[in-house]
Amino acid sequence: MTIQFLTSNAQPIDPRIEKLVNDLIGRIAAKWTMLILELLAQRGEMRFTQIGRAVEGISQKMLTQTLRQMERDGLVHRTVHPVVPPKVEYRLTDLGLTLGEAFCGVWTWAEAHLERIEAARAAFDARD
Amino acid sequence: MTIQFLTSNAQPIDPRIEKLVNDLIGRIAAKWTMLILELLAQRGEMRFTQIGRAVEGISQKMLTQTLRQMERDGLVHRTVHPVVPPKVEYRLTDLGLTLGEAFCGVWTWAEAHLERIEAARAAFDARD
DNA sequence: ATTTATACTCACCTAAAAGAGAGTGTTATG
DNA sequence: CATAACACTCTCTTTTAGGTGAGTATAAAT
Repeated sequence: MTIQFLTSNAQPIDPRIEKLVNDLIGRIAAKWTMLILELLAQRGEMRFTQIGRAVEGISQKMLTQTLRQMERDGLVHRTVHPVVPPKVEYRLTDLGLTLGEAFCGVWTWAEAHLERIEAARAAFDARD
Repeated sequence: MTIQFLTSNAQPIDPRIEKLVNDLIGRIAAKWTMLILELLAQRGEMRFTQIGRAVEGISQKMLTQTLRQMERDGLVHRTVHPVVPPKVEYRLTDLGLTLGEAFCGVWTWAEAHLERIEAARAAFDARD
């Protein structure tokens, strides 16, 4: 998912910035990223399989993929303990934590307005 | 995009609520929804083609689809003026406005942390 | 000797999302 | 008479996301 930034007002925006905002927003808005962010914000440091069990329905592939992207973006920190069987721990970086906080508003909004939305939908579907 | 809510703690959640939160978060986190929300929050009432021009890269199909979903969820209000050529105006409802505000935190975060992320990526890609 | 656990990767496949492009009805305008 | 504007809809094709199931290395436990 890539987001195209709006060039609403005539001022040209640095296309580098534009591109970064686009795919950044796309990334954080992604399904699994949000859930993992939430989870790590609540629980602190966790291991790979632990996260996999907590985020219901995620496949190993998506878990790895999402964690890698988050690591690359500096949202999570990955610690590998060179033991056998392997032990890898993930935790949010400062950056990740602040993003979690920013997103918190959206989650709260969603929870708070569930009923109004349900009502709006029912009303909409009942029209005609 | 559908979101699977985490049933992390053992307490069973009403599956109705669960489902609604899931697809609600999925919906609002969606690419075009966020962009249109932003746009209407800034500019107020706008016509179909105006929005289409402002949200660069959106297809007519996606524009219609996204606006319809937002209307159904009670986020935007749609006013049809029965004239020819047709005139349809869209504006955020109160609900839409509050969501815009909640999302504002995320946009602000993205803008504020662009550089750190760019740096994190560069560092990550340079490893090995 | 076999199984188990961990944290993955890889190749293949399907389903869903999104894009492209044409078509529609009506009126004003050149 | 042809074209343009508006707000769409419809169909077709491409792209992307994501699922599935297998495989890997190593050591400890059974």
